[in-house]
Amino acid sequence: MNAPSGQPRPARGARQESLRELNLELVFRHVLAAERSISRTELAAATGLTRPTITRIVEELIAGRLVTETGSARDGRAGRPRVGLTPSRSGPAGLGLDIRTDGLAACVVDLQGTVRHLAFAPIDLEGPDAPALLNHLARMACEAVEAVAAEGLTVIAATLAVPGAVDRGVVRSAPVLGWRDVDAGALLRAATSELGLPINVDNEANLAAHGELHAAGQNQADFLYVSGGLDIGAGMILDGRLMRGSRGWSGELGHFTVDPDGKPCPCGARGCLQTYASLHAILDGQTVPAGTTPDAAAIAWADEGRPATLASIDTAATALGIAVSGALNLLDIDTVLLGGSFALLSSWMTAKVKSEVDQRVLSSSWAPITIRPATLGPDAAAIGAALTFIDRLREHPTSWLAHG
Amino acid sequence: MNAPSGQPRPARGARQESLRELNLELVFRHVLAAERSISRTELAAATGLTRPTITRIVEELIAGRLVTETGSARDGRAGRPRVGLTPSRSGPAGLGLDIRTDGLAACVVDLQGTVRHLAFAPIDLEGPDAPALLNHLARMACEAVEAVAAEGLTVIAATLAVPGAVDRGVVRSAPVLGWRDVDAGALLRAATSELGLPINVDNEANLAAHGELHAAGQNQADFLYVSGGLDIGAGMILDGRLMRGSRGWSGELGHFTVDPDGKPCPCGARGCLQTYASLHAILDGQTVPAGTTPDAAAIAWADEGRPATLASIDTAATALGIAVSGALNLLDIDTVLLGGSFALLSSWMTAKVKSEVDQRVLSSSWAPITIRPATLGPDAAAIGAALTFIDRLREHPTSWLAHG
DNA sequence: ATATTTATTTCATGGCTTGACATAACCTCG
DNA sequence: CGAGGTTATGTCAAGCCATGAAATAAATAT
Repeated sequence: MNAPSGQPRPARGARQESLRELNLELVFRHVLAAERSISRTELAAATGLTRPTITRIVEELIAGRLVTETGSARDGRAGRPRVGLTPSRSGPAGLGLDIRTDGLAACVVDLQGTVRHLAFAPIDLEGPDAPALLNHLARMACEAVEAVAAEGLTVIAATLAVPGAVDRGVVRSAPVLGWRDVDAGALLRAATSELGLPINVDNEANLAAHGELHAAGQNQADFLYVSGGLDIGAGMILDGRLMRGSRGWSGELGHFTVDPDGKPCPCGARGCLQTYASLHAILDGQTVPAGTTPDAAAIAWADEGRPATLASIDTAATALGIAVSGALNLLDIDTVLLGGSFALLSSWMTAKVKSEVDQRVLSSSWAPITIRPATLGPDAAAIGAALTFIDRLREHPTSWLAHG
Repeated sequence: MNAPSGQPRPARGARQESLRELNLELVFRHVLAAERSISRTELAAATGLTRPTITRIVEELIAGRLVTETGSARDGRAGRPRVGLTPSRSGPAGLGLDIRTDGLAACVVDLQGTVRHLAFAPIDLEGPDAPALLNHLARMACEAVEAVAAEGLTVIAATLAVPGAVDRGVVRSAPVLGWRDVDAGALLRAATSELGLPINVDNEANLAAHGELHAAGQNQADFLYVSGGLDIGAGMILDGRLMRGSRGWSGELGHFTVDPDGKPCPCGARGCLQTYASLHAILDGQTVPAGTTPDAAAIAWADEGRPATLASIDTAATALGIAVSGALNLLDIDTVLLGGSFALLSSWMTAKVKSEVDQRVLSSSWAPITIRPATLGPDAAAIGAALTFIDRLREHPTSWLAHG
């Protein structure tokens, strides 16, 4: 029932209308943060505003399709029943796009955070070049927008998840895709020009962490999300907010030094986490059966107890524990979510990771650390990408109200 | 000339008077952030507020001794000259206290960030216990408050810097002092009860980083400060703000794993940075001449080219480079400040640290990284501690105005 | 059916910013 | 040296927005 804090205060002066905007944002944030539907009176108590003000603001929010009345809920107590308010299920929505190792994904979520559309297209990354890939994604985006329009949803923003370092829409480096300085934002914007959507591009691990943040609710405001796969990335949630870094290149956990004199890494350094815990390292050169994904193969071999696989998973877990310990020591975080391949292999990895962390993180001796698999599965990044529209709306609901 | 952004928006509803507070804070922040003195009209342009509003707010700020007129500055142009406004040199001030390896320090800074008082008392840490040490500091605090009162300064808050992990005033663990769960905040508050000051306690590296942030000005909003000494700590400045971590235990760089199978560390793990780059490790068991500090000895030996010392400094620099690389990969930071002993030894360390970082940080191949010694010297933490009062005032100037 | 309780809306009041206007202080040019 | 131009700051009526009191609505309890 705590008020969601956050957001930088506007640097411009506050006028009379700013007051109105400020309070509208405040009320909207409370509606979004509420676990269940919330009444006008409860809003008044939570925000400290008076009932008349709340009434006026709620009227505006309903007119703008941001909030819906759920009808009077008779809770058995005496007196006029409260009229419940919830984020609208038929107002603005967000589109998330993801380029995965095994295919392309598109998904749409509404203001309640519910996934209303989810499409997946298997694809071989070796084949198409960047423009072809993004054109395919653009078609999926159009289909998604049409599909949810039938349910009364208006997609207002799209975010693309990419496995690599992204700088203001430009993919600086994505080894898995073989991309280098690809302006994915501009390409995708051109391919979806008919939709006229604002398009953001961000790192896959960052967006997956963002997705997990929404899934975990208010209670989990600080955690490290680690995404396993061909590449290893991390997303940091601190005080309920995603840490992107000043240029958006944060979370390169894959190139943490695990052993200064270890195996050489394509990046030029030695002993990077990547060389011990990427999916390549875990499969250790063994050929994956045709028609099987690398993930599935690793699980199958681990399940049947193949010694080489179990050994390489153990090495990976140890290396991951060392790298994660560094991050926890630095950031004062007490929860780690294992995502991507690490989530699938978590039953073989978690214990080892935890033992390394317990040994190497200074605060672990007086404050316990939790290591657990992520909850959203392979669609985490696409969902997290779609959800970014909520944050944008949370900070500037008036921009939507003006347009809509 | 950019508006300083930041601060969380209050979670309570905005009333009419909130508008007044909001704008007062905004104007005050602009005066603080201005490089030189700024006029009312410039403030109006910068904030977007109208001149009348600025006039009213400035009147209030001057009455509250937060801002002073510097007299009309004739700049040669036609028209009535601007009346310059600067943060007051005789209003509220902040007190910083520091427990160092070589003694105790107390300092007072004013709203302009100028150090107005600085006292140091050499002391042997082996001798006194925690209460005795804090009583000594309390006496220094009283002297400092009296000394600056003569100059018209009113100390409104004190912050204590401690070499260890601090949790809401309680020192959880400070190996250098031999402290464990010492409620330094309460003890110091009791010892300085006559002053009636709010007292904060924070980590030494965090506060030193904070001091360097003020010294560097607006241009350097993201950096990692690494403090060398008997212990190694780090402070992170991201987007112009100190990252304290949710519980205040961030920055434990000293227990970054440099070599998983390396030397055992008192913390229980193996191969911590501490075991390679602490002052103990650099001196490598050689006895320091009586009457000389360990720092001075290390410098002297390095200066005379003693091979053992140069070798251990080289090892320390390599280890430091590895640990710092991890932090930079994780946080997307491009500047590292070497502080404490590392600053004194920087001419022997910087090159080696930089070569490790250039090799191990992924983004270094397309965005250069700067490694340089810190500017404030041994008083960095005390100054940074004293400066925290400005941040508090920046966020809630009205609390002071109400009291004063 | 009436009283009680709780939720929401209506209306006059007051605080704050605004925009227009007035005043002050300096430079420049005849 | 004084009039005119230019720039900076102060003053005043008007409009917008939240407030508090009173009114209305819609349930439950007696």
